[in-house]
Amino acid sequence: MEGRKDYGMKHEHHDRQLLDEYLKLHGLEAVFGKPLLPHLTLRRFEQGQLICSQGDAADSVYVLVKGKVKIFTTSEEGKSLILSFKTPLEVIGDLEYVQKADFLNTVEAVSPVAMIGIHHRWLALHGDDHPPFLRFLLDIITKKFYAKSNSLSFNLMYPVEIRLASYLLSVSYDETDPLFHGELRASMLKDAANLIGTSYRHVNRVLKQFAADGCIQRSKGLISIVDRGKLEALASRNLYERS
Amino acid sequence: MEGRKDYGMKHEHHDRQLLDEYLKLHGLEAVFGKPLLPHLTLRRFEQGQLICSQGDAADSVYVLVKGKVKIFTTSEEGKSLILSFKTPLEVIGDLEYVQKADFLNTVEAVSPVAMIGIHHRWLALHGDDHPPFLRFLLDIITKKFYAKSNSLSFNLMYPVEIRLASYLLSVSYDETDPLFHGELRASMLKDAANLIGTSYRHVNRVLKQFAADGCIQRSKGLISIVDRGKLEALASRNLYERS
DNA sequence: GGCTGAAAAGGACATATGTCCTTTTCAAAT
DNA sequence: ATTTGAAAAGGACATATGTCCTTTTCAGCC
Repeated sequence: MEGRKDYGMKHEHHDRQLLDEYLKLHGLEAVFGKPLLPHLTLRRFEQGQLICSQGDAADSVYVLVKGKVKIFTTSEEGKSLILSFKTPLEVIGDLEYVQKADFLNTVEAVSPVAMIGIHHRWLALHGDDHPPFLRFLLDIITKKFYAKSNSLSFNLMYPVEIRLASYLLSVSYDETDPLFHGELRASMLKDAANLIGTSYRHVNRVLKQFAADGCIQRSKGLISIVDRGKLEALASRNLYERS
Repeated sequence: MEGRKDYGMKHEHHDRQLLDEYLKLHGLEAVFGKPLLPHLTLRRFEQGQLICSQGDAADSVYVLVKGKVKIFTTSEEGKSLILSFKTPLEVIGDLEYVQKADFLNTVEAVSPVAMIGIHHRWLALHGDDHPPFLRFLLDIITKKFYAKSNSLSFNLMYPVEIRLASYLLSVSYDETDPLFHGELRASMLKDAANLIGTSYRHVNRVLKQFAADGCIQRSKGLISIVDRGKLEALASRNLYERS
């Protein structure tokens, strides 16, 4: 995997300690089981680094334990579509492990990120007959499926206006995002457009309408929600919540 | 579960035999394991019957072993969206079992259908610690996820014209469909529209254009593909294949 | 053959969205 | 304060798609 930072010897001990803390924090020791624990490694990524790229051969499963990542796919024509943002606890490369397939999507760190990596080799040896690990995967993957299923239906059945309203509501509640404090930076609008599968131009158009309706207010590249109720009336279902 | 047919005693023996045949055919004995086998039941549904309905409490997992089912979802406003057609081997209610959740979608038999049903009670008792069963679920669910993921990206990134071309190609190869012989009955166009998430009107519009381009030909309510190559050029990726 | 009701196809118009390009804003440098 | 380049917003137009309603087709019946 490109982009892995090469820490010196003196850091390895510290990383091992940190890793153990993350394991404890998320109750993962039982999930992996004794035989797997020695094969877990802590990996860090800086903002902007790629954790994996669409089409790459997958050889490890990653558990996101700190930070925030963006998952997106790129079509053959080069159009990219953001599928979701993820925060701990989340797993990357789980589907690819089960299916022995290349990475389906690209994952990029949008903040400093820490992940626990486990090589397929060890999972096959000590995980495939360890029900807690299998159940963990099942739980994670079914949740992903639900999110994707919602996303599909929602995107296919509702116009951009409603999807954008839903997006604004979700993101305005996202306390985990250090970049955000009740307002949305306009620089994120391109991501928003990609996330709901439309053009930046159209997002702007709809936002202008929201502003005219008194739902939001724009100034100095910031978007603040003025009338939450009106937005909620539009987006009765809140899709992007933790998807 | 509504719609289950009440077979008399004399049928039960025959059903048990059939069930065993299906198990063998799909190599499912090892998946379920000895303790589960006595709790499997064979259920049949006639064309048009519902196997389960969106929002119903799920108490069983079903394995589709014969026939074809249609999976769709209905929005609060009553708009319905077909998610996929499934043929054996497929599992219904797997996600719901893992998450202990109500049925997410409605499943309807579109041909005479046979399914193996297992009550959650027995799965929890004899399946959750049985790695072959867990791995079976993982395999099925990850495949579903891939299909849905493709579907989402495809629908969000491409216009109806391309999706419809892709659909026509898929369905014209579907040998398992007894209703189909190289031509598409127009009565299925409404389903097609729902499947690709657009209106019947628009499907007609695009089909007319396909006909003008010489890709297809329409007569007496039948659609036949004239120039497969042209359609394939449109739909470089064939989405609906076995999704 | 002509009638008739339901299914299928199409017309007309409105809305949603994409693309391309221009104008505006804004922060940083001068 | 002025300049300036990049980011943000908006204008204009074309295309995609939805909705509603009308026309056409067709199988079954008289």
